[in-house]
Amino acid sequence: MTESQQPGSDTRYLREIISERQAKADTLRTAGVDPYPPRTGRTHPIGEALEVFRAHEQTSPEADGPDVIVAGRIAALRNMGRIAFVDLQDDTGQIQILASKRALGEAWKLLDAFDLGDFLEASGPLIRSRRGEISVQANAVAMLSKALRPPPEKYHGLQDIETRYRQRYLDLIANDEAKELLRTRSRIVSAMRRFMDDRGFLEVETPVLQSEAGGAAARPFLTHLNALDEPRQLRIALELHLKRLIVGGFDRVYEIGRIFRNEGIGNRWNPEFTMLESYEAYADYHGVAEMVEAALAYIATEVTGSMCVPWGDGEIDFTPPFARVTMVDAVKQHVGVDFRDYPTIEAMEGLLRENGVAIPPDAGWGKLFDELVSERVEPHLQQPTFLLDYPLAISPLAKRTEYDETLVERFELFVGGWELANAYTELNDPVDQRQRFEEQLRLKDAGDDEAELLDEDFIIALEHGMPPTGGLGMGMDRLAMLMTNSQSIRDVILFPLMRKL
RNA sequence: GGGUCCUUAGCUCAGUUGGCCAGAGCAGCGGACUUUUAAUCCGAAGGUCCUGGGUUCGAGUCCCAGAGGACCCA
Repeated sequence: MTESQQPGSDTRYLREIISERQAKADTLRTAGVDPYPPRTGRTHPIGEALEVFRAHEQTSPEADGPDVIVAGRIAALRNMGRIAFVDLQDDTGQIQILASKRALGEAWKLLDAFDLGDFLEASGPLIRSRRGEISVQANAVAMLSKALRPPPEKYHGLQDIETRYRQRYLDLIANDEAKELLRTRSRIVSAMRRFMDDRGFLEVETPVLQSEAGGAAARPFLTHLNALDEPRQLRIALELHLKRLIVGGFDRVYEIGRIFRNEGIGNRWNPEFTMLESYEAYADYHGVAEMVEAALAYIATEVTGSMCVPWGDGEIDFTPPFARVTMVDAVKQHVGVDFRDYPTIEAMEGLLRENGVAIPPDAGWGKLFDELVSERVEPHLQQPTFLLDYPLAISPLAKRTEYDETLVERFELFVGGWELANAYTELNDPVDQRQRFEEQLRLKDAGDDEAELLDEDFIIALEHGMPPTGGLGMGMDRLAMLMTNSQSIRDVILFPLMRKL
């Protein structure tokens, strides 16, 4: 890491650079110019100005283009003594400013106060320079905002990975690819929202601060509510509140929200991440699977122009329908046994040992099974695959299958070997749900700190009646990784969690 | 939790088996230049070699500990 990342630890040389820039701001002030004026007279975003000139060239190629006022950050500055070229950037593009001593007169001197990274406004006609670059032939320039610190080097961009994450604004200034990637992430979330809206789903917001975070197997972050002097937890899932809304009669709801899990940090794990959950009354998990296929095909097409997106050395094909395989068959295929023949902790431990899978300490049957599937099944699921019908033991919120009471109507969608989505035919029998929670409490007492807590109000809601419902959860960060061929979740999160300096 | 690798100027990077005063490009500073676009040319600067110990006549380089980061494994 570098000194500049530690606030207040600038080296002497960097402080010199900063004071030189401050001196330039003072020079402007002395000349009666505010280096931080409140507004600009901009007439066109840069991209629009470029279009305006191209259109103008079609009709009257010989004449100068119309006058414009453009504004942006100085990306490059080439001063030739009596003429200078300034590259200005905004979010829509880059344009060259042609500033000459003759045209600017007295104002030419002000150019000395401009540095790379400053925001500048220029007004004048659009022209093509002798070398063919569309330019604004400035008859006036103005400072819009003086930058006191130098930008990263222009040619190589900002390479230091740590600085790119910690000071993302520098990454965005210096690296077009990073900006494009994070823009794409936004387009993915936006496409997902559009997809859900178009299907008649109502977007809602549910509480982040909860008495007891439920709806998933994860450790929560703990906080304190001063006003009531009560403990609170940050949500680990959206599930239980969205189902209350199904009880309330909103038949199609979804939420795209941040959830928090006080667990590992890694290439695919950030402690706070963005989850989509949706619930649809009168649907089951098969209907949800079809919706997921349609959503991913839509998003891939919207974002990349194709249902086949590059992934590593190959590609992922999101063309529906995706492969479907039951958990029973998948385990048979990759482990060679029917896992239902291993119903006890001891038997499952033996199966893990036989397959060379390390046995986690204090694990119940569910955790052992989960470990086996993570190690021996999931990595095989590279192309989009629905893994169907999970053991009831690891699915306390899902409805039992009609053909086997130890299994539930649940799928997880695997892509690239990772879990991307999780869905159930939701358990709507309040008595069964209470028993499932009670079983979770027994696991908790036995030492499983990820077991669910009994949410009494949620049970009461179910007792008021919930229609048959299909529910879905999907990790938006992982989706963004898959759609942008990113190897690290940090690349698709603007401000990933980093250790405190 | 374990292992491997990385950290040198504002930025991007060199730095030999341990050996003179730690280098370059960009940016910045002074100067030249009226069509450049990684502008060019001349000049002068700019360093807590991540931090702290140790070995040594001598450490950016070797050893130990720590910080931050990357990757792999559990």
